[in-house]
Amino acid sequence: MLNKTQIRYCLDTFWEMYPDAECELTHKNPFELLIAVVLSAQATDALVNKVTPGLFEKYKTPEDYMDVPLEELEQDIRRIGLYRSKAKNIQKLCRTMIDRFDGKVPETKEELESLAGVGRKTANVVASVAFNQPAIAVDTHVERVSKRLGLCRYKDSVKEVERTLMKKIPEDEWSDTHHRMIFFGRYHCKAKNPNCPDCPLLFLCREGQKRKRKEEKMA
DNA sequence: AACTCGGGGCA
DNA sequence: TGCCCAGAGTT
Repeated sequence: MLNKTQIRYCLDTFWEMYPDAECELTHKNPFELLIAVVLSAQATDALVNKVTPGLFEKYKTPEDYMDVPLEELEQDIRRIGLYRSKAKNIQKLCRTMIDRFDGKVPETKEELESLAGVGRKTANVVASVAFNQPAIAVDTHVERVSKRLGLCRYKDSVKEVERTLMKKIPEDEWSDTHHRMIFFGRYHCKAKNPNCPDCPLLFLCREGQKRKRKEEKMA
């Protein structure tokens, strides 16, 4: 695994590569953040960002989502993938918020995960960004990049990746790092054809070095 | 661990 | 066209 200096270099490089990394997390209040993150499952930010302004204009509280027929909510988020199950989840989640959490977004990871359509990743993002709780969200990009670079061990489970990153990255950088690693994973360190030749981190990347050696052998 | 859900993006 | 995808829930 990488040492402290190498990790620092990685974080700084992510920053240099993607200074303007922005995503759906620019939503202000916890409720909108929660809905946006739930919608973003298996969908791109761009798509979610197209829908949410109008959505948040119409639906401001959990009660608002409960007051319309399921079909109407489905229509309102129709452009996002999995919209049928997502619409159902949103109404279920609002029901739970009203019944068990006084109509508010719960603040702990455990309570968040108890909501319909909210898994570990969503719970972590909301807890961290909306409520400043110690959490780091590990999605497929973060996991892949972490393993390739050596920010964690290759055989780590998602939970272990999360724990390792929390240990190695300063808490006040969790959120930013998360975003930049996603950009890095999406556009550079791609699952299929990673752009190793143009990668500023190649010299310390375990996976990149391995690929390089393999190529040299072939040549 | 494998499977389902399902529209949009991209080659 | 056909493949992949910032996930969650069920079995």
